[in-house]
Amino acid sequence: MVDHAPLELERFLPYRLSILSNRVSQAIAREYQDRFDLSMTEWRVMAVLARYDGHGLSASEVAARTEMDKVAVSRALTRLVAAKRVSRRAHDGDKRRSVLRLSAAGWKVHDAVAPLARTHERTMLAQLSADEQRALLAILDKLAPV
Amino acid sequence: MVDHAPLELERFLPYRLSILSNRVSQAIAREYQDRFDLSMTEWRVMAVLARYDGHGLSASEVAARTEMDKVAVSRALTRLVAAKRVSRRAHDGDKRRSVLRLSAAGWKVHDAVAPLARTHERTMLAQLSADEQRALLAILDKLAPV
DNA sequence: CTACGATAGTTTCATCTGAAACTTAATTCA
DNA sequence: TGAATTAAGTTTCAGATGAAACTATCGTAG
Repeated sequence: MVDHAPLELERFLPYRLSILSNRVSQAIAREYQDRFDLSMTEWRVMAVLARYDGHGLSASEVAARTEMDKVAVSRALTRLVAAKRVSRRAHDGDKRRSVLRLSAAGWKVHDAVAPLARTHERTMLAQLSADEQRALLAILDKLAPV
Repeated sequence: MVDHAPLELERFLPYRLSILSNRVSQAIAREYQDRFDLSMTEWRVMAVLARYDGHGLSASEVAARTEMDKVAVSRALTRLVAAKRVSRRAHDGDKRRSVLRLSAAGWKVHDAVAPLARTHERTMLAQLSADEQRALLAILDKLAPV
């Protein structure tokens, strides 16, 4: 009889990673999606704009820093600008570029969502020992450097 | 001035997990998508059918074990059955249930893809120290038990 | 200067996805 | 029994996604 050596999906690392990642992301997303009418891509764009506040990032800089493609960013920005959560003006020297900034309303949403996200992260980390927490950070640095 | 405490996306655990998970899954998927005309959901269905070979799983059992929803499984099965990689017959006692099994062609694909997947897993683990490897497994058991 | 290639961003299109509605079959309980 | 629920699976519909084509602007080599 042939030995087919089937893959044990439930012990297969890439599979387990994707389960974990989906569960964690969705747990957080559920908290703000309905409450703030904010998709995950929109939230990521806002988080990056918040982090680089004052720099007036362009759409492609946002795409680079979120690791999302430019189409996704463009669409997220369309909604965010329509909702007046982000202001968009043209770059002085380069009319192709946009200059993006969180508006006051955008900051308000950010300041409400950021603590939610942080709480989730803490809850997650609290399930691990101190050693495991350290290891997790080291592992992420090695496998998916920023 | 207000302290907005922006989220540092690049150090935010759920975000980094999703980056890692996407990179890993896509790296593997690229290898078999074109080569075998096989989507990731289809591959996962095949992997589960392989693992529980002889049990004659139903579609909802597949859905439960892959953590995919029944719609996704239904569609993957439609394609897999059309490609004669999976056989589907009705359950004896319960005509609602299907009884699913990999065909010979299905096994052939499985036996070609499984080693690819395993190689990727090993390559990934090889970047980590023995301690980190142990920690990663422990972390996954705690955060996303199967 | 101008013609060409590169870059920023949007639109289109074809596919993927998941919630809800639907179909058929089995089970429960009055 | 047989009416009402529940379960398995498919279809529908509406939104998300990403590759490729497109528009507009910029930089640069001739």
